[in-house]
Amino acid sequence: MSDVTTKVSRLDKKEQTHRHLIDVALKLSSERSFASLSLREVAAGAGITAAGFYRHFHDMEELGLALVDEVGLSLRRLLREARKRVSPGPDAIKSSIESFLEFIRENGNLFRLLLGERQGASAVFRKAIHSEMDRFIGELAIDLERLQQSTGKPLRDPHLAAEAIVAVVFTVGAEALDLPRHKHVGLAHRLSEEIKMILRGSLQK
Amino acid sequence: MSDVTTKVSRLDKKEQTHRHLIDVALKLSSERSFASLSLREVAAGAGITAAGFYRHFHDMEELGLALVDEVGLSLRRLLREARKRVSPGPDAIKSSIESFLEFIRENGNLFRLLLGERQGASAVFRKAIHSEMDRFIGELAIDLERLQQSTGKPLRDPHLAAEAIVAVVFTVGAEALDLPRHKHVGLAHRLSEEIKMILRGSLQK
DNA sequence: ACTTTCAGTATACATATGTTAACTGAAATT
DNA sequence: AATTTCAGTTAACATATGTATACTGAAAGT
Repeated sequence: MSDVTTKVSRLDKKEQTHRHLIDVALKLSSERSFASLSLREVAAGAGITAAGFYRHFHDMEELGLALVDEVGLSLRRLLREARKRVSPGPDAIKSSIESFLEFIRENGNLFRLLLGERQGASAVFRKAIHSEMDRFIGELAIDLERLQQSTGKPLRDPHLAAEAIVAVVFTVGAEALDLPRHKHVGLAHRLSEEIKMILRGSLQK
Repeated sequence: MSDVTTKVSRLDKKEQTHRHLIDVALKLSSERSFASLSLREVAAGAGITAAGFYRHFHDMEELGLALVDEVGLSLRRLLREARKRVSPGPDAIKSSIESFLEFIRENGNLFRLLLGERQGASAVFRKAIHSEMDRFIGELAIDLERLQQSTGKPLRDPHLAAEAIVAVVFTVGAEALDLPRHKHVGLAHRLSEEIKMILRGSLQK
């Protein structure tokens, strides 16, 4: 196993370049809009010729949808991570924000794609991303509902609150992408205040 | 003045095609991302040749910045309109939302550009749009402060509330772009609830 | 051992792109 | 009336693009 020339089956090899294509497209689309990427440059980036591209995707749009899937996966991963380290208590918000910012730092490219293509080129993209976000909002709403039960303070409309929170969180996330890490502390504070504001306002009086 | 062949000076003519270029770019960039537009097709759309384009803009990026200016102008126009028809009272929110949705309907292309390019291609764009939005948030914060004075209910942090409100409003606005007009009523309701939630939560207890 | 499969190449194509240089003709200036 | 200015054209260029066709060679199947 510790051989230098590890053997690869043909399928492994294909899967490998497949990933390579996705990764290259991801990297490039974080610098320019996905719509402006050319099939040839993505192929070249992955070390194959243009014609070879067709062995993997029929289209640039098909590649794009693969990227959107990737986005969905990572959003679910984000939720899972956030839930795992939530210490039930008043720090839940703070810890969730920390998870989110860390996610942004590690998956910056994916997040950029999500934001950029949420409304962009094709309606297909928009719809796909939209449904990923709806799922995300729905999951968050469930969490809020659980939170409300454990604290005994019921919310008027968890789903509405979740929508507002996601809007705020993603807006701040977009800003974080353009800022050096040391400024994320300030963002986190601001975000925390805004979320608390929303939750306060959604408490049943 | 009611002549059919109204005379146009050379400068008038130039200004005319200048606008034409901007309008065409606006229209095209609402269907695809601005970064994917080509100089030639914009020129063709405006009825001139590619070489003629250079009499107006040195670059596609320069055209892009003109579009961003346009966005800024229309945001200020939106605020002015909204303020004009705000009936001081509890309907302030509802009437503002109406203004906003109407703005979206009439300036859909500009709004699409704003959203799409907020994070997209060049950092230049992002920065320009960002500063336009900051101005907008600042103005809204002032309005909220006025509102708080007239109602006697002070807000903790008007600027923070303004940020959250804009995040929510623009998110819903993005959805409105993809929905037929008759569904805007539902969006307006949802938006109204979310804004009230934020304002409630930002009241000093 | 042979044959088949197929990821990737080589090559060629028509078309679109940004940019340049030399021009045209009508409006503006003198 | 003669001259200048300049928005827009024509033409040409080097380069990038998507796509099709025939190919190569090594892995997989027989």
